[in-house]
Amino acid sequence: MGGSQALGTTATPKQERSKLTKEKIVQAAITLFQERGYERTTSNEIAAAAGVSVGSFYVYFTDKRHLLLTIFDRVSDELFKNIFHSLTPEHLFEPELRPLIRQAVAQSIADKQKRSGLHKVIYELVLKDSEFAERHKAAMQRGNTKLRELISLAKKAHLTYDDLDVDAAAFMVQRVVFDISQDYVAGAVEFDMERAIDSLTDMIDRYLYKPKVRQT
Amino acid sequence: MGGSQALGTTATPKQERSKLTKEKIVQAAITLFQERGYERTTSNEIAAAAGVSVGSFYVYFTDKRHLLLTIFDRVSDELFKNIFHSLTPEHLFEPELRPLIRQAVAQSIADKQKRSGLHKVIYELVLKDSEFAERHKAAMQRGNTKLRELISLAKKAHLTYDDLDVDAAAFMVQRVVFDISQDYVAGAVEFDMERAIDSLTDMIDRYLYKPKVRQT
Amino acid sequence: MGGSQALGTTATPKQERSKLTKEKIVQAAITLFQERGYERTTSNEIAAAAGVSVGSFYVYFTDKRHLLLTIFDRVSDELFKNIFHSLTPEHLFEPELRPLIRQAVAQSIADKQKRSGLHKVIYELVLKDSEFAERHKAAMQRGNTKLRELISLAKKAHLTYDDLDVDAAAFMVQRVVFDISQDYVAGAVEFDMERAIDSLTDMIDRYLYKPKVRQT
Amino acid sequence: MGGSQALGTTATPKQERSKLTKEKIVQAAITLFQERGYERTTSNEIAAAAGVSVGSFYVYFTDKRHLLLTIFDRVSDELFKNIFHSLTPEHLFEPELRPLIRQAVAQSIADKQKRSGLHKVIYELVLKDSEFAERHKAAMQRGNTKLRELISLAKKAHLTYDDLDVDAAAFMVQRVVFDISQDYVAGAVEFDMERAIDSLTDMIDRYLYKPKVRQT
DNA sequence: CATGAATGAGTTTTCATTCAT
DNA sequence: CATGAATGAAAACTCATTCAT
Repeated sequence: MGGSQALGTTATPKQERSKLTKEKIVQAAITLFQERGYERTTSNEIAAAAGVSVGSFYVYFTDKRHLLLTIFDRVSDELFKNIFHSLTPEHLFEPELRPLIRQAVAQSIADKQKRSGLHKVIYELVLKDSEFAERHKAAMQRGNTKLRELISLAKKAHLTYDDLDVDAAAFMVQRVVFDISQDYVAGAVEFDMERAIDSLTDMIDRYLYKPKVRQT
Repeated sequence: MGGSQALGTTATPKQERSKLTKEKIVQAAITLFQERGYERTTSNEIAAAAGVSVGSFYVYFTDKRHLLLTIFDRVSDELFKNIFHSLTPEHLFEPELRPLIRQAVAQSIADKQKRSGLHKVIYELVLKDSEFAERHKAAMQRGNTKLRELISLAKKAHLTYDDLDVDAAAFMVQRVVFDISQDYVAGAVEFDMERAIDSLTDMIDRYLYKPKVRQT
Repeated sequence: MGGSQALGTTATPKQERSKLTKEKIVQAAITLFQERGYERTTSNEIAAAAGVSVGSFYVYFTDKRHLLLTIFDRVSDELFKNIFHSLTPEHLFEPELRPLIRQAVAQSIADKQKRSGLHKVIYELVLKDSEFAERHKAAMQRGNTKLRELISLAKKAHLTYDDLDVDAAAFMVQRVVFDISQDYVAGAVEFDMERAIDSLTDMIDRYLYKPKVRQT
Repeated sequence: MGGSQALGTTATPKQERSKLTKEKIVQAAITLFQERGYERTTSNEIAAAAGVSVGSFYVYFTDKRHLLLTIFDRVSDELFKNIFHSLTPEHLFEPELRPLIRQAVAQSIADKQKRSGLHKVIYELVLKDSEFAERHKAAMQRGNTKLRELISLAKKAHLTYDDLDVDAAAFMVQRVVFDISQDYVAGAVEFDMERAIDSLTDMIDRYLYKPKVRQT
C-alpha cells in the first residue's frame, strides 16, 4: 500500500475494469464453446475459466445464450469485413476475375477454419434458436446486398451471362460459399481443401461468366 | 451395417406387437422433434405421445439419442432412394441433361421440406454429436460414390469438361445440393424456391458441362 | 395410459403409493413451515424430511408455493367445518346465546393455536401473494354467508337490535373473531386467553343483542 | 431509546448531507416496498432509486431488514400520535362519546390506508421476524397503556359497565381497531369502509358503555 | 464517506433413467 | 415385456454483502 500510487500502479479506471472482465468472460467462453460445445459448457465453467465469479458472469450477460449472441455478432462482423475487404467494385476490373473469386472463397473457408469449433456451435444455435436464426439471416442479408451490387456491375459490364438472374446469383453464390465453408467447420467433409476451393471457384466462375469472356 | 445394435443391448422386437410399439414411439418422436426440437422434447413426452410407458421407451431405445439415431438412418435411406431413383446411368443418355439435374435438385429440396423440423433437429445433432457426424459422413459417402459414377460416365462420354476433376465435382455437386436444401430447412433463407432451384440447376449444369455441348 | 404426466400440471394420484408420497410431503412441509417459516424452508429440505427425493417433490407440486396453497385449502376447510359444526340455525333457539358465541370464539382460537406456526406462515403469504389473498377472501366469503344467515335469523326473531345492519354485523363479527385468533397465532399478544375469549364474547354479544333480551 | 443502535455499528449521521442521504434511502425504500413488497425489492434497487451507491446504503443501514426496522419505528410513532392526539382524558367528558370513538377508529383505518402497501410489508415482517414482532408488541403496549388509562377513567366515572374488565377491554378494543385497519390494508376485505367504521364504533360503544348511560 | 464491480453461497428446477411391482 | 413412481445429479440464476479504489 501507501505511496506506490505515484510509481505507476496500474490504476485501472472503473470502466476499464468492467470492459476487461467482460472480455475475459468472452475469451473464456470462446475457448470453452470451441472445445466442449455449447451445452456441455456451463456458465459456472465459463466464469471459472475466466477467473471470475458466476455473479460477474450474470452481471455482464443475462445468460449463456446472450453471451453466445454477443460472440456471434463479433464473429459475424469480422467475417464480413475479411471477405469484402478485397471484394470491392474496383477489383472487378482487373484483367482476371477468377483469382478474385478464388481469393474470396479461400478467405471464407480459412476464416471459419480458424475457429471451427466456434462456428459449429454458432450454427447449432442458428438451427434451434429463432433469435440466432434472425441474426444469421440479417448478417447474410448484409453480405447479399454487397454481392448483388458486384454481380450487378459485372452484368452491366457484360462480363456475365446476359440473362443472369442477379438476385438469384447473389443468393446462390453467397450461400454456396457459406455452406461449403460451414461443411469444413462441421467436420462433415474430408475432401482436400485446396481442390475444393478450386472446384468451388470453377463452379462460381462458370455459373456467372460467359465462356467466351473466359476464353478471351 | 447394423449400427444401432452396437449401441446397447436393446431388444430387437421379434413379435408383431413389439414392432408396433417401437413404431409408435418412432412416430411420436418424429412429430415431437419436429415441433419442439430435440432438447425440448423429453423422453417422457415421447412415451406419453406414443401412448406407452417410459419404461417401454427404454426397452426399445437405450436413450433419446439412440432413438434419433434410428430416425436418422431411416430418413437418410429415404432421401437416398428418392434422389437416386431417377438418377441412374440410363438417364444420362437422354437428349437433355438439364431436366435431370433440375429434377434431382428439386427432389432433394422437396424431400427435406416435407419434414423440415426433423431435418433441422438431425443436423443440429450432426453438429454436436460425433456419432451423428460419422453417420452423416457415411451417408454422404454413399451418395458421393453414386454421383461419382454418374459424373465419371458423363466425362467418358465427353459430355463434361475434359479436364473435369471428377472427385471434386462429385463432392461439390452433392454438397451444394445438400446444403441449399438444408438452408431451406433451417429457415435461413427466404429466397423464392423455384428461382433457387433454377439457379442451382444452372450452376451445376454450367459447372459440369461444356458450353458447346449445351449449345449443340 | 396415464402418460399425460409429463405434459402438464401435477400428478393426480391414482395409486395408493402416489397418495402416500404426496401426503408424506404435505406432512413434512407442515412441520417445517411451522418450525422454520416459509422462506427458510427449502424444497429440498421438505423432500428430505418427507424421506423422498426432490424429484418427487416436483412431481406432485409445481413448487413450494403450490404446496402451501394445497395446505391452505386443507386447513381452511377444517377450520370452517369446526366452527360451523356447532353454529347452526337450530342452536339459535337455545335459551342462552352467550355460551354459543363463546364456544365458537373459543373454537376458532383453539383451532388456530393447534397449528399456530402454520397459520402464521399462511397469513404471511396472504399478505404478499395475491393468489393466497384471493383464496383467503373466498374462504372468508363462505364463512360470511353462513354467519349472515344466522344473524339474519336472529334479527327476524327480534333477538338483536332492530336496526342492526346484518351485513355489517356478519362482516364485523367474522373478522373480529378471525383477527383475534390470528393475533394469538402471530404471537403478537400475550393477554390471557380465557379472559380474551370472555371479552370477545361480551363484545359480540353486546354488539348484536339488545340489553333487555339479555336481561330477561 | 436508541433501539437502532443496538443492531450494529452504523454511522449516526452528524452532518446535514449524511442525514439527507439517509433520508433519500428511506424514502426510496418506502416507495419500493410499497410497490414491490419486501423481498422483491433488492438493496441495489433501493440504492439506485435513491440515487446513491450500494456502498452508501450499507454505510447507513446494516442491511435491508434494518432499514425496514427504521421505517417501522417511524411509521409506528406517527400512527400513535395521530390516534392519541384526539383521544385524551379531557375528551372523555364531552357530552357524546360515540363521535370520539368513531373518530379514533376512522383515523386508524385512514392512516393505514395512506400507505397500505407499506403496512402490508411491515406486518409481513412482524409475522416472520421475531425482532419485528417484539417491536410490534412494544408499540402495541404503548397504545394499550394509554387506552387502559382512558377506559379506567371512564369506568371510574361510571360511564362503562360496572363490572368491566378494564385490562381486557383495553386489549380488546385496541386489537380490534388495529386488526380491522390491517384487514383493509391487506386487501382482505371489500366491505364498504364507512359502514365498517360505523359498525366497529357500535361494537366498541356497546361493549364498553352501559345502555342506560347511552340512553340517558 | 462514496463508489460500484465483484463475489459465491444458496435455491430452484429439470429430466434422463432406473427398478420394484 | 409393461408400467410409472421415484430418483438425484446437474445446471441456472439471484442478491445481499464486501472491499479496493
